[in-house]
Amino acid sequence: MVDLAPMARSPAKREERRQQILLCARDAFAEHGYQAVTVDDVVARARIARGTFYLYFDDKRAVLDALVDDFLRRIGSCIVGIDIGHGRDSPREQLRQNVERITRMALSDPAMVKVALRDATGLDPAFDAKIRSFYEALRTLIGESLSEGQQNGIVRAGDRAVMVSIGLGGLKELVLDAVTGELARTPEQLVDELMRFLDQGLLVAGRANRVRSTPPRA
Amino acid sequence: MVDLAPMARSPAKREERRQQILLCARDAFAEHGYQAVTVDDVVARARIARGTFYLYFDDKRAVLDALVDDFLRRIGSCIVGIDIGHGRDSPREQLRQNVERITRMALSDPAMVKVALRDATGLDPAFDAKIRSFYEALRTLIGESLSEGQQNGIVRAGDRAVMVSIGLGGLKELVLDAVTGELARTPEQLVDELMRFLDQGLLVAGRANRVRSTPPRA
Amino acid sequence: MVDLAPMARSPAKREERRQQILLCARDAFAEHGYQAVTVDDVVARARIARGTFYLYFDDKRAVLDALVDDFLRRIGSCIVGIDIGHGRDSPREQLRQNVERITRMALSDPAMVKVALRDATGLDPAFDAKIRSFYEALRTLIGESLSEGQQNGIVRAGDRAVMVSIGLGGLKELVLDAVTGELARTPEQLVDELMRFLDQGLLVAGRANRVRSTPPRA
Amino acid sequence: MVDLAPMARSPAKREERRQQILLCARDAFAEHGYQAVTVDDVVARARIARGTFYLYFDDKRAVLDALVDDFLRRIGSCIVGIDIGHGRDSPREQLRQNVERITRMALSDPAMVKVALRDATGLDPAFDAKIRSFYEALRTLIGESLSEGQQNGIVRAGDRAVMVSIGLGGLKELVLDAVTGELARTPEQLVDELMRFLDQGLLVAGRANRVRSTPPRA
DNA sequence: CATGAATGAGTTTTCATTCAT
DNA sequence: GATGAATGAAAACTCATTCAT
Repeated sequence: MVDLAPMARSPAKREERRQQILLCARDAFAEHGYQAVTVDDVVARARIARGTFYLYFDDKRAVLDALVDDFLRRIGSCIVGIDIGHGRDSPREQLRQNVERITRMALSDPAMVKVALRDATGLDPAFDAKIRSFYEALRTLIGESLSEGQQNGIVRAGDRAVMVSIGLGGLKELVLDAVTGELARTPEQLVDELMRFLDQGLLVAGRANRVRSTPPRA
Repeated sequence: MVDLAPMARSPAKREERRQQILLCARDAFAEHGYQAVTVDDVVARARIARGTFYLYFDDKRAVLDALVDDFLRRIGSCIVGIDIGHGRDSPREQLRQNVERITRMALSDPAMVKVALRDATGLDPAFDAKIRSFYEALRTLIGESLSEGQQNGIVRAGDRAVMVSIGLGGLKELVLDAVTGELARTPEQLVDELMRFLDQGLLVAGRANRVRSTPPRA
Repeated sequence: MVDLAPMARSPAKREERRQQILLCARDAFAEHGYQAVTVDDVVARARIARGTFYLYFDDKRAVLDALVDDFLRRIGSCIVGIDIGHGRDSPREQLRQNVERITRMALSDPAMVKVALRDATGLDPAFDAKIRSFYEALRTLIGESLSEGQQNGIVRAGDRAVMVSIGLGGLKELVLDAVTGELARTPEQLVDELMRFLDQGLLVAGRANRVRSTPPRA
Repeated sequence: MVDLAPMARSPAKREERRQQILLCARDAFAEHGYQAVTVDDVVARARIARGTFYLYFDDKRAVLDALVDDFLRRIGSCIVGIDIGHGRDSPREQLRQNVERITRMALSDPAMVKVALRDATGLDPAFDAKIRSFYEALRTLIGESLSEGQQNGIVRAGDRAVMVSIGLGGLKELVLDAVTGELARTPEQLVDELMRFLDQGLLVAGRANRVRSTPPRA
């Protein structure tokens, strides 16, 4: 088993080292915030020399870039467009599965959730644009799903953009709180409660609370 | 090129200048983010000398402190505990009014919303603790209201802490999106939609959404 | 005599400080070479803080820029176009005066000569371009003078561009050697010898040495 | 992407690789200047690994050392002491041949001329000393030749050290200009013009130009 | 021998904060 | 009080050099 490849001391060793740096940086960012973390902090955690860091990343920002890019990609891969062909799960069930995948993924990487939801903003215009563009795409996707859902009578009438903001904000806060330890719950519990929110809201539809912003069907 | 800033000789003048600095800092923070803004940026906006800044604030952080403290106080003053004595508005209406006051206040100071919701985190432990403590108090207050509401049958059963996270996150995102221009709506529209969310959730409670795999169309 | 100017703590103090830094930098450059000198070296010489340096110059290069710009300007101001109107000194005398002015100026600032002739090259394309452009202008000016001189029978026939190179190189080396102490001479001596070179070359026009690379006039 | 550089197993191979590095370094230095060139640049050009470089040279400076040493040796070997035995070419012709050999050699290696005349100065005291010592030896040699020439009536009277500076400077500039493309001439042209300069200077010995800076002997 | 990943000393540069005027 | 020049600690980043494979 002679390795005949003339170069590349170790083809995967490099990727391993890169991951090591990424994880150390992620943890440092999660703990102290991106801005407060110096390259020195990262290399100290990774037990490498300062120069080594720059062999793998152009600068501190590049690490955050890589971390966030990867996280957004993972989030994106949790999202599956809702398909109403027959033989499929119900749209609500498909929605629940999306929420569950996202929640499980997020809770499986708490540090990264902190970094992505707390630090990845206000750093510089280019970076902000990336995040913003991800959210824009996400909002559009959800908005379209809501639109379809409204046509199919699955989603109630209402201002879709606002619905998206509330739903997205609710999910983000839920996940962030779960991750920062302020809300110790299993993914199932979080998802169930969120679905209940989507199903029923918070308030009981008693006479005292009822509001008729949309006229009754019949 | 002559500095037009008036001398501050009287107590009132002093307060006036302090406000001038606060507003300039707030706008700079909102525009570029706290970290990216230098004291130079602030004093340039305020048309004062660098040293003058330190006559009014201990350091750069103190400005953010003052801004956020004031903002949290204003938010706090929007929140009125729900009172179920008879002759009062319904609990739901009192809740709606709370939400409306917060929303109006927030939209009346968009720059500060950006600062408070984007920048005021991950700066340093002390500051984070302040924010965290505010949220904690808020969560407790809301949680107690929910508890009472549940006892009175006004709020549906459910995991209150999770409800708080979702509701708070939804409101925060809603306000932030409104303020960043991604969601151009009047306060009324925002509040109405949010209340609808609380009333009904998002999904229609029809047979089609029920957790049953493939429901027949007709 | 009240100073009513509202700002500018001291209008000329700043320029004084700037000069202080320039001179210290010049001496450091002359002594160790531009590349070997760090900003720290300069501020140590100038007895100022590191940050102060950057209040006056964008970076190390800007100091060299300023030094060389000034030097080239001073050199340029030594050069007066040769005027053959009657009542004027002879062209040769005017040439001699040019050479003398340049030589005196150069010897009056030995450190700067070293910097300009040794260090101000190979630093970066932009800087090189500046130097090159100065020389180009100088070469053109001298070339035109030679052309005119040839037409007037004051300058012998020959390849003017080559003449310029030799003359310029000779003067540069002469001045540099004088300044580095390898050639302790008064300006008068240097100028006289240079003029003799221009008048007669180096070799004695004996039969043994004569060469007829260009056929005799008649 | 496969490294094509051949293994160096024999003494001859080793020397070959050494030369390869030297030439690549020379070209890099000529193009960007010694200081601006990194060891990386050199090894990239030479298609070798970073470590390999240090198998052939102690450090970056050693490469420049070797290049300059070789160049100075080659220059030195162009210079043949002037011999006035009869049956030999005239001293002037011998001088011309010296100049021609130097010029041809220089033009045959333009990159090295740039390196030697632009970069090999101001690097560090030790290196400067080497260059200085070469020039010193050269100046002494030429000075002695001039002295002899003056005794033999071949060289005009004058301050020999100054003559050397001017002559050397003229030749250096001439060659450098030729090599940087600012003076596209054949070696013959350059040599002829330089000899004319030595023969006659620049100025025509007419009444209009004559100057009596030193009173006639008698 | 050859390799190239790793090292860390050395520089540049920024910017919050101080203080003499 | 107001000013803005001066400060220097703190970071980012480079690159010549080493060394395990």
